[in-house]
Amino acid sequence: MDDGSLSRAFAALADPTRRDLVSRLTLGDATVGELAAPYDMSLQAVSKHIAVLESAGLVTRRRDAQRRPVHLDAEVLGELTHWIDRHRRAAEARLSRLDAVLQATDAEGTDATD
Amino acid sequence: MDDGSLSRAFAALADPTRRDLVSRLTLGDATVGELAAPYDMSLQAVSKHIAVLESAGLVTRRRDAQRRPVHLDAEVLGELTHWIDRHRRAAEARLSRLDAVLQATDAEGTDATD
DNA sequence: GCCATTGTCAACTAAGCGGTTGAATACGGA
DNA sequence: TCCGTATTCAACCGCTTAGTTGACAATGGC
Repeated sequence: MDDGSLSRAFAALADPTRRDLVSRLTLGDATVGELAAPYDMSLQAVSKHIAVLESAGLVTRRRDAQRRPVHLDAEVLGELTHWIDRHRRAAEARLSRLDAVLQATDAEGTDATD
Repeated sequence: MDDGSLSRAFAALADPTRRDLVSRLTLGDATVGELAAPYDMSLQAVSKHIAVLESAGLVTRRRDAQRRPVHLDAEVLGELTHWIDRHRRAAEARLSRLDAVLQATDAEGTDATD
């Protein structure tokens, strides 16, 4: 996964409407019309949102007559989790090492007060 | 965690420079100057990037004389992982239920063809 | 073949973002 | 107290983005 793809995926999820689309797509595939219905927004706008999700690799579309059912593809979500979790763990690991050092320093201080 | 905060966090990580800042901050706190050094970009631009990370709750700053050391705060990263993983698992769970249904249908078909 | 349905394309607008430069601010050191 | 260092504030520029409306394309039912 290259840098640009990571950027597109994060950017795609930065929009509340697109996050809601993703949420609803976990319940099953849906057409553009179905997806657009709940929002106070033109069909074209929702179509664009779906295009953004698609170019981020988060959804795919097949063709079914006039309909273009949208399908959530979970793989990129996994890659995002991986990136974030790697950094979270690194940060927390460093923090606990720092705690250990501070405790050691305290112990020394108790032994030989400078 | 409200919707806007989630949006800000995702948007913050959508920029490669800011992701790199986060990466480097897992190694330890750093000043704005130190953080800015590697990039072919003005100090002010980096200062703005840090402000974005801060308003997303990803970093905090303390004051140390003229310096403003930046500290990575892992908590929001955890909240992001939580959101993403919840949806990824939902999508995959639905997929495996679907597989089960399809296999059941296949079995029926093998038993009594149409 | 025609038409209704479904969705995309194109052009436009308003707002936001990432970057710049120049000036101002907040400190500690001599 | 003045100076240098570290950082932010302010104004600006070009590009992207989220939304709009109107026209066009694809497809199946009658």
